[in-house]
Amino acid sequence: MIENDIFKALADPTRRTIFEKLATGSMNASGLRTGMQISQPAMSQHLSVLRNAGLVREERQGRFVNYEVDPEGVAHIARWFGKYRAFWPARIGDLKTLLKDMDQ
Amino acid sequence: MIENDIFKALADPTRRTIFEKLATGSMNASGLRTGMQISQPAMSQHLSVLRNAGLVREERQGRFVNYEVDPEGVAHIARWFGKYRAFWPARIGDLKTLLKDMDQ
DNA sequence: GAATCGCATAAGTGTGTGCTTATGTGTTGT
DNA sequence: ACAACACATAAGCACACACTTATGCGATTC
Repeated sequence: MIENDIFKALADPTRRTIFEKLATGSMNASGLRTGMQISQPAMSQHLSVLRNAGLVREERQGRFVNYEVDPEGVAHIARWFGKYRAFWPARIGDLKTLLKDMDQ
Repeated sequence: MIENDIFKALADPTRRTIFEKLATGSMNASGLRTGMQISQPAMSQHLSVLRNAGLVREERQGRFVNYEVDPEGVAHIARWFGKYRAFWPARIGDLKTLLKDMDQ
């Protein structure tokens, strides 16, 4: 079940940080490591988990591997999250306020 | 960090099932167990995790404890998820299509 | 007030997870 | 061709996690 993979992937704070970094722009594995105090194998393993969950996708470029957020995974979360629309704060009535609320 | 508690709580499929059940209406712990093949202590422990994550809240009623989805936790997910708005599928442009897409 | 009920907590156990070190694989540069 | 590089994979280990059985605790029932 891919939904399970997604939530298990996001359950780790390091992986959420990686995902957040990729949300600001695509990067290769070394680029992701800078400023993160994480070993190369650990990063590789985390990226593997995120990739299998469909949250991230790769693109080989020579000896580099460029990673970016996979909108497919994001869409999957959106679908799951939509099931609980009934419990969204009442003031979230239209997209503008929804987005503003999500921003902060 | 409450965000970590939320994702760790949702990483377990049994807890997601419980959360989903509560989304259809508040219930006590015994009611949640029906049709789920889970021991009473296990259910109690899962509810404890969901409660600490802010996804669920309880309300004592005599010797029963009624559980319901906590909109606070749902709002928290909405805020996190909003950070990745840039990667939502392009066709999701307004609330109507967003909600329709989330529905299925 | 004693038994029962609904639920929580304690303690123990097997399994999963995230890290480490070591090594493999494919690519680039000289 | 050989070295250096970017990354993946393997194996081992410490710890977290979800379950079990046993017990505790407060509220109801008789």
